[in-house]
Amino acid sequence: MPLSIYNSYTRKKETFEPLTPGHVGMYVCGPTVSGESHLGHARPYIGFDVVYRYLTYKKFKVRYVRNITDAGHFEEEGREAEDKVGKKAQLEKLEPMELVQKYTNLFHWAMKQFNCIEPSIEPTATGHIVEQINMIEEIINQGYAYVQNGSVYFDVKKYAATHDYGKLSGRVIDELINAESREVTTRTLEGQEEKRDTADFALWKSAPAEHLMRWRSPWGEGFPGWHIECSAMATKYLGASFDIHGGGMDLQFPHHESEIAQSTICNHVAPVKYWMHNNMITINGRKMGKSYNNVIKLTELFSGNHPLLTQAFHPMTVRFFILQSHYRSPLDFSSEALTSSEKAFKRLWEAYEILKQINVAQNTQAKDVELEEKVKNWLGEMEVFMDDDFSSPKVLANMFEMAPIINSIKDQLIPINALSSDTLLLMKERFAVFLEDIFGLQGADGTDNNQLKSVMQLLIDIRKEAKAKKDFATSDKIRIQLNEMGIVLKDEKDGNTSWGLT
RNA sequence: GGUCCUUUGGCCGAGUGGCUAGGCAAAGCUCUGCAAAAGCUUCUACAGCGGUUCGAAUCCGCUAGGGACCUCCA
Repeated sequence: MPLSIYNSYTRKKETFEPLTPGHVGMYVCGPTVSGESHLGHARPYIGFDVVYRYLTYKKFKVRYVRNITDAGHFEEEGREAEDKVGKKAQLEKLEPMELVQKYTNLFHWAMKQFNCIEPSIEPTATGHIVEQINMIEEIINQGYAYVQNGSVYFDVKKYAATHDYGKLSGRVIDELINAESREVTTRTLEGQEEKRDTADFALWKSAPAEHLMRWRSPWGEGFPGWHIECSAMATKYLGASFDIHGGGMDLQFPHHESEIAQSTICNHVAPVKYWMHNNMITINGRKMGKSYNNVIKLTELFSGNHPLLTQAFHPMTVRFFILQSHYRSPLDFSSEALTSSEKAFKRLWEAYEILKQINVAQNTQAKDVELEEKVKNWLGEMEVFMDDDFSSPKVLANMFEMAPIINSIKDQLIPINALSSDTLLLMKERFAVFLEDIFGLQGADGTDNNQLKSVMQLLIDIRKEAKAKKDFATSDKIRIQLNEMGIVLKDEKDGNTSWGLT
């Protein structure tokens, strides 16, 4: 089955064919480590983690590059026109690199919580100033950039005359060039008068005296523009042309559009074959973002310490929540929706745990041919759905179809020989591969502690003895007190008792 | 002002021409010392209006609501 990917550039689903057979180069825009990551940031990192995992499952050798933006994008046309990292460092009385380190560590911690696989290369912007300067020089040599008061700007008008600037983001170039319509925003933009045209963007920015982060360049001391780092690092590690570039939809313009322009001029070839963009996480229908003042930081999410949260949420709940919707659909956050995901995930994971325990006989035929066919169909569809632009929600839906069957086999409501041994084995294999390897999910509770297991078995045995003697006061005491500690006991049909954390 | 997207049952969320998505919640039943869990069953929606079609949630048009981008943004 071939994999098809929705390409934002062509706005179509396309069959995925890597530039080099068997190998995939993938670049994903990483975090700006000038602050804490929030729930919105989790979506691309989890989403592309699944893409990475799935490509690996499909036997591709993937080089996955995700940058760390630690130089801080200066606010190109912002009111303060100040380096974000430098600015906050002064407020917090920290060295800029100290701040960068702090938030990089925090980001890595969050990724670990989400069980995201580390990228193959995680380059930093500050570590690639030379590459960025070289690239800018090349663009100047090609005649597509100009120097103005120690800053360098990309000449969009000239580029657009022969290239498709605006195609990725659906911009109309005439509206960007000499954009009178911008006056609608009535914003006075600093540095604007330096540019030849409003559509031009900075490749290098001259640093004012108070700017902490600064590097020497052929044009004086300054810092790199917002878009150039991705172009420079992607080119260095993935080549002039690579397969997949991912990021949030909100980066299409101007970031990715400008990346295309820079790289195309420098390398004389379109940089990316498949552009992938994830949709936003919204909160009450509105994009989660700093400017809307509606962010929920990951640390707040995991601790429940936020007015919009009724409880803390496990990272795996969040991961599952994100996987339950398609990456190109907007996903609306609410505490209620997450609680619902938490329960759903728990149920699915418990079914998976049960499935793992089922002993499968050798070479048996299916007694229930109809059920056998249904299950085989659900199992077969899972890869088909993932091949269709990573439709994780549909895969999960199929798994939920099978959860009652697994539970029924355990409770002997469905005899184990209803399904053939081959299908049972396939089911075990598919669940393990999809849940763990591809979706990167893990059990969300801490029950895999051997000492705890032993203690629990002891309590269960004592309770069983009490029940046998109809000493329900004792048996209920054990159950109730454990419940207060967050441990739930479940009496089963066969007289056994299982337990889990609430 | 421009460009584009979106509107699905109590809630979340799949779904681009015909077949039950799924989850959560709710109700009933089964099992059970009780409870929980589990299983079974019920709730069958597609903003409004018009059009195309044998047939539309799905295509087209209009209307209304919501949103994104055009500025840092995942």
